[in-house]
This record gives sequence, structure tokens and C-alpha cells, in this order.
Amino acid sequence: MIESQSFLNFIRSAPGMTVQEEEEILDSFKAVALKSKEYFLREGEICKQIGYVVKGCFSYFQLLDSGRKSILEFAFEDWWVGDLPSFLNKKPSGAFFQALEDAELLCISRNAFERMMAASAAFRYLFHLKTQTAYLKSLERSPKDKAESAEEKYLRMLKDYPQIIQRVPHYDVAAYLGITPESLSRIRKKIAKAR
Amino acid sequence: MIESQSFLNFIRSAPGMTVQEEEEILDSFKAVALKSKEYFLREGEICKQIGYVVKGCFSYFQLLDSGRKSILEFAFEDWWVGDLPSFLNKKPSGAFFQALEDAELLCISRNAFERMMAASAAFRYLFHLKTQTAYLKSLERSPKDKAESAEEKYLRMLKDYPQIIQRVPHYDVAAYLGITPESLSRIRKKIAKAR
DNA sequence: CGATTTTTTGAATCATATCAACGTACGTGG
DNA sequence: CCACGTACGTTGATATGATTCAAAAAATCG
Repeated sequence: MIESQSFLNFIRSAPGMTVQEEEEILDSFKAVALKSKEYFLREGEICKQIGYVVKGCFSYFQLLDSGRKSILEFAFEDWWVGDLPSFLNKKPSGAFFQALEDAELLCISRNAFERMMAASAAFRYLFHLKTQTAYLKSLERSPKDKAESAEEKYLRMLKDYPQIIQRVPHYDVAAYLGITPESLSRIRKKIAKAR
Repeated sequence: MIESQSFLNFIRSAPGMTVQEEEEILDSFKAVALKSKEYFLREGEICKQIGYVVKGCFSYFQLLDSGRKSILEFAFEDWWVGDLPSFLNKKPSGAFFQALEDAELLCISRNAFERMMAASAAFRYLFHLKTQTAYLKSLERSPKDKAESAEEKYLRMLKDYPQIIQRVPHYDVAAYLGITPESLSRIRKKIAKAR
């Protein structure tokens, strides 16, 4: 069992969790290790598990018709990987999850997930909390994504997620911002000069 | 009580719903009418109710620092209005909900919402289904929003939500697409000529 | 090291924004 | 019912920001 205090804290944050429930939940997660560049999930596959990121980081992206990569988000420590539409509805995923660093995960299979969803109110609470948090985050981000210039998006990313620019290759940062690597390079140059 | 077959259908879609539960849920929603241009919620207010749109349509938007309006989405019949982060966490809303036509809603107050969330598993199911659906939709849309040109966004909107261009002023359509009204006008002209 | 990948730079081009002006439709009060 | 005023939508000219393509420089990895 991988040690992860923050995973324990997350599990224990559910109200009304019994000792037995907690043990069952912890038992339903299995440790998985992935090397950098390996995929947790590929487009077209059905997502058979959801993973909690203990260590490492992942990009969650789609390949567009144009061939360009569009990164929806990065998952660092204490966030989750797995394609929810695919996992819940057993349909092929439209996206990839790829490790950008060597990574350690705690994964729950669909069988175990369904068992726990049926058996444990605390587990249901945690799952709905997670999807709700993700949804609220996406609601906040969307209007800004729409209206901001490339430079504004970059500056906001630095403010909200300073670790991204440290840990992620710039061409992936560009794919996350929806701009080209060349544009990102010019924006960074301009900002560096201005200070 | 406003008649709305699709609202009834929605409520009845919950598995394991008892007759008594259904009655309690229906009783917890009150009819509200709004005139065109009126606000269901303003920025800075705390969202005290969630509304099901029986008739009419709403824009859900933020005012950006630049003074520009950024429309996150429109809510037509059978969708919902209300700022979830504000409603759930009792914090001031960062967004507006404004009626674009005379509208009829079925609204549930926070008190009634919390009572039903505590009392009814079927109600919890419906709520989580709604937020999850909205979240999955936002996940699908986001990579496209990032990478598409203005014209592509417009064409996709026509395909996915053909009613928007019929019922919403063009400057609001532009605010939804993240472009200027002038650009929208030129895109429409170009498309009209091409056919 | 050497090879490959990643980032930067330059020049030309394209898409969209901006600003200003004009047309058109709509609703209201006379 | 008409005229007027206000909203909305369109058009044109120009400016700006971002992309594209090509190539060089820098960083990384085995």
C-alpha cells in the first residue's frame, strides 16, 4: 500500500464514515506505477479505472481533427485521472491521459467502484464531492478562457497553477492555453523584458 | 402550480421514487414569473434558489474587468438557472442570470433544497445527475472552445443549439462565442454567400 | 560527447479586434 | 398612424495579435 496522507485525509473527510467503511474503501484502491510518457488511458479505450495521483503529473488531452493536441487540464498530486463519461457510461474515451513524469497512482476498478457506490453513503458523498468540485472549477474557468488574450491566459495560469510552467514542457503548456509554442515563447520573452 | 410535463418526467426519472417523496419534491418547487430583461440573480448576491425553466430563456454571464460580457451558457426550457457555487457555499455570486424573454420558472429555496437533500435519496440522485450531466457537457465542450476558430465555433453552435440564433440577440451570441458582434456579422455574411 | 528534442527567432500571412459610420427595425408618445 | 428616438446590426478601413513555416539556438538524454 502506497503511503499518502492526503489520500487518507480525503477519504476521512466524508461525514458519517465508519471504521469498517473506511477500511473497505482503502482496500478497493490498488497501487499502480507508470513511467513518464506512458498512458493511463488512450482514445478509443473504455476507461476501466479511476486513479488518485499520489506522485507525478498527467496531461488530459484530446487530438483534434486538425491533428493538434488540446489539453483540457493537468492532474498533479492529489487530483484524479480517468475519463468520467467513459468510466460511467462504458463508452470509448475521446481523450488521453498521459504521464508527464514517473507517477504513482491509487486506482479503483469499475467493479470495486460500483460495489462501493452501492454499499457506502460516505463513498457516494466523496464521489459527488469530487465531480461537483471539478464542475464548479470548470464553471469558473470557462468565461475567462473565452474572453482573455493569450497573454492574459498565460498570466492567469501562472497565478492559479504556478507548478505547471515548472513541471510541464512548454509545447504542452501551449496546448493547454490553446496557442502555439511559438506564441508562448514570444509572450514569455515580452514578460521577461517588461520586468 | 405551473404545468410542465417535462418537469414531471424529470422528477419521475429517479429510481426508487416513492409517491410520497414525489409529492414532497413537487411541493418544494414554487412557480415564479420573470419579465424579459429582469434578473434571476445579480453579481454579488447570494443565490438563494435554483430554478427549472418551464418557459423562456436566460443568459448566464459574467462581466469581465475589461467591461465585456462573457456568456457561459444560455438556459432554455427544461434546463436550470442558479449559480451553484453561490447556492451551495453561500458566497456572493460572480455571475448574472438574466431573462432574455418573459419566463416561467419552478424554484426551490435553499431551505427546501437542504431539507430534500437530507430527506430523499431520489432527490439526491436527481441533483447529482444534473450536476454530473452539466460537468460532462462542459468537459466535452472545453477542448473545442480552446482550439476552434470563430467560424468553427459559430457553426458548431448552430449544430448543437440551433435555437440560440433564433431566440437570442446577436450581440449576446457574440458574447457567448467570445467574439465581437462585428465579427459575428461578417462570419454570417460569409456563410450566407457560400451557400 | 553526439543525437534528438525542445525552445527561440524571423518574416510573411491570416484572423479578429477596434473604431467610426451608416442602415434598419422596433416601439412609444404625439 | 406616423415620426421620432433608441436598439441593433452591418460595413469599411485600419491596427493588433496570433499563426505558419523555416531555421537556428539551446537544452536534454543516452
